[in-house]
Amino acid sequence: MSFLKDLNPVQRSAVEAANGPVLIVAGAGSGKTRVLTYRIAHLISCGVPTYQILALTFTNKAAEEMRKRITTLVGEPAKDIWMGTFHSMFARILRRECPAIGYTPSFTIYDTDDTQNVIKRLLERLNLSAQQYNPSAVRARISRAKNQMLSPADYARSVRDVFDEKVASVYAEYQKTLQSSNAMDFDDLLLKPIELFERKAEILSRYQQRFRFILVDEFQDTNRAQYHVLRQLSDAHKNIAVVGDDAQSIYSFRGAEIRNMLDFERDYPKCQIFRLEQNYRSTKSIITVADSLIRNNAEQLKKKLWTQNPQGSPVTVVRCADEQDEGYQIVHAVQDEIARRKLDLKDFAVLFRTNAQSRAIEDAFRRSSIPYVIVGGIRFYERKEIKDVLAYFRLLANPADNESLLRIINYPSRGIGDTTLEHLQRFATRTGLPLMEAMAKTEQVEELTDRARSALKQFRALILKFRTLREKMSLSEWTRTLVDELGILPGFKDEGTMESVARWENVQELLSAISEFARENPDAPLEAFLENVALVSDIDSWEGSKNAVTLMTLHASKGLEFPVVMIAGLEEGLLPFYSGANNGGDVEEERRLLYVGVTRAEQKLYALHTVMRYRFGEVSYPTESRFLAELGADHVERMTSRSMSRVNELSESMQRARRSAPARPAPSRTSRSRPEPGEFVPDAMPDYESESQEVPELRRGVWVVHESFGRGKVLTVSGSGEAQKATVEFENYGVKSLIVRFARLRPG
DNA sequence: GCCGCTCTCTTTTTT
DNA sequence: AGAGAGCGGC
Repeated sequence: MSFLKDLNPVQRSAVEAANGPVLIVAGAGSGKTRVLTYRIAHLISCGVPTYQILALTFTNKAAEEMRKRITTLVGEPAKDIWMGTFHSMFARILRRECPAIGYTPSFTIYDTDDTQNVIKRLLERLNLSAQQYNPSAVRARISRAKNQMLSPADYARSVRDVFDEKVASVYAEYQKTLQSSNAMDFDDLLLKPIELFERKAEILSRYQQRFRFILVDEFQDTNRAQYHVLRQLSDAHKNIAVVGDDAQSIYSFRGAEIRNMLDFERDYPKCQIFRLEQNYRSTKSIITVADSLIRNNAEQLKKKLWTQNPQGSPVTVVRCADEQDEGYQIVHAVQDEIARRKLDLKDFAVLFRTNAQSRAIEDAFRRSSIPYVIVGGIRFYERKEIKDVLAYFRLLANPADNESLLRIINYPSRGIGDTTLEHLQRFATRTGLPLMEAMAKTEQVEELTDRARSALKQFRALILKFRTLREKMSLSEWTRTLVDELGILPGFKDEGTMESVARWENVQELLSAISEFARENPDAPLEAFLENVALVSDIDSWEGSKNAVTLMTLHASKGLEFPVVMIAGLEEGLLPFYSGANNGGDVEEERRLLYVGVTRAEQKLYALHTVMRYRFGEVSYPTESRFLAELGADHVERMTSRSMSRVNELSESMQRARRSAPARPAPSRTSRSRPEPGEFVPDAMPDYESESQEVPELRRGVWVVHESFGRGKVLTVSGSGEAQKATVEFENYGVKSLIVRFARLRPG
């Protein structure tokens, strides 16, 4: 076991404590993954058969990564370890065991979108208006209840208001709908195993015997259901090792409970605790700043991160004019760092709070011809055209899947409209048949017209035909034939718009993905492909090796590291995030989120914020994030984008807009080692003296001059002050609608 | 049953 | 600002 010498003393003890419960409190960059992989390797070299090990990670990618590393330590056997996300591992168990709880192994996994459609339909059926009972809010409630292991009955008992009451009734119906559709949502993939193990002691005991050693990564982000099922599985041997960092818990919106880390000590009184506090990843500056930030959280486990790494350069905070400028400053900083150090594009990550922020940043990279990859956004398998095609496969795999059926019964158009469907659904509900079966008995549905009957019959015939064909063709041949028969592809091509061409390409890509899957897994059934599709995450398909800057959300960055990290949008309202309706969000969690981002950086960290940003289609003047001050001053240098001078011209109206907001904080002057030729200028006193533009009095008929559009005549003026808009007919550019404040019109 | 229009409402973050 | 849903007209 020579490999143990790669570890520091604490890491080594954590690896060697093979038996009994173990809690590893692992600070950011402290070698957590290393401990996990070495622990598994150690178990194997002690003679533990690989099939007795279950390792649960947060993403499939993390699992792959670990498997690779274990392979280099102990070789081939690493292949057989059950290692993956909670969701994929328990889906695997459920495929085998679900008949015991009334499912068939071809059950469908519903994603958030499917789930929401089901709820929307139920709301309609229960005569609840979609405005009052927002489907996504109802879905969130139900999901939260499930994460907390509340059954529909439990939930009904706990209702506090009318809304809850209605949600309770939807929840009950929702579970029935899923069950009868032979479908499970993401939450069920955790709850159904619990139910299974509770109801079938012999099955539980089989899995307890099998998984004698359980390891859990990112334990701080497990929810109650996950913890519960872990307890069930580890109950016989209590060989369970969990690794986590309470300071990096960022998924409470998904039901994660930091409390699990505290409860672990209580539930496993004899557990050994190890604290990994030495950081191997980041410079002293970054660690200091991170610590200074996270200290502002009241709730946290005791631990102190330290490092022997060099001091490194200070964290750079950049004030930008607006989001375009922010993108530009990021690009500039990338170029600057590359010129200064030996770095590739793949060494850079740009992180942000919301996916919507990526747009302006992408624009900047595109304009500068710097390759970038973006993780997240709309997942490939969530695109409409992909979901449409997949729905056929899903229905073919699971004939009870009403959700998929409803999605495609009139796609492509077959003349089966709402009225027809309503009749059919009513009949199906009355008789308790899946829609697929109900369609075989259309003659019993009197309300249907002959035309509707025959359309339904044809649809059913199509599905039955392909079910038969499945045995005669390879998976890839079969899927291609089906897509051809649907005849949707020529339509995409003919339309000729950019979007439709993209759709065409996406469907082709789906077919290729299926072919590739079939090649790699020759005997795998269609269901296996569909399960993959449902459970892959964005980060899973990210290849860090590509030479490009990586753009992603702070959430997606968990567990990764980059030499240079840039975090955009450090503004009140964005980070910490809060929206009008739902303010007073959890600031501590937002702080942890930033902490995660900060601790991704190895050598250099940038934090950017703007003084003007479009949000919800409206101009806003955010104040800088409170977190910036919390980084402390000792390892922070402040910069201001040169474009800010442009903004200063607007200072008058800005001051008005921000009259309730505090004045800009005093900039700390920090000079750099060498003067920057580029866009960064040390923060100077803002140029308040510069006279504001001479603003012409605007009214209909007045002639004005615009910087780029030239001379024009005012047609209309609406609003006043901040929001004043004008339409102007320019001599050479036609009619334009302008926001007066930005248009900088001069009298003409 | 289908098409195109206007209005609304959005958005955190994800398995 | 932009997408999606709901609504009215054909």
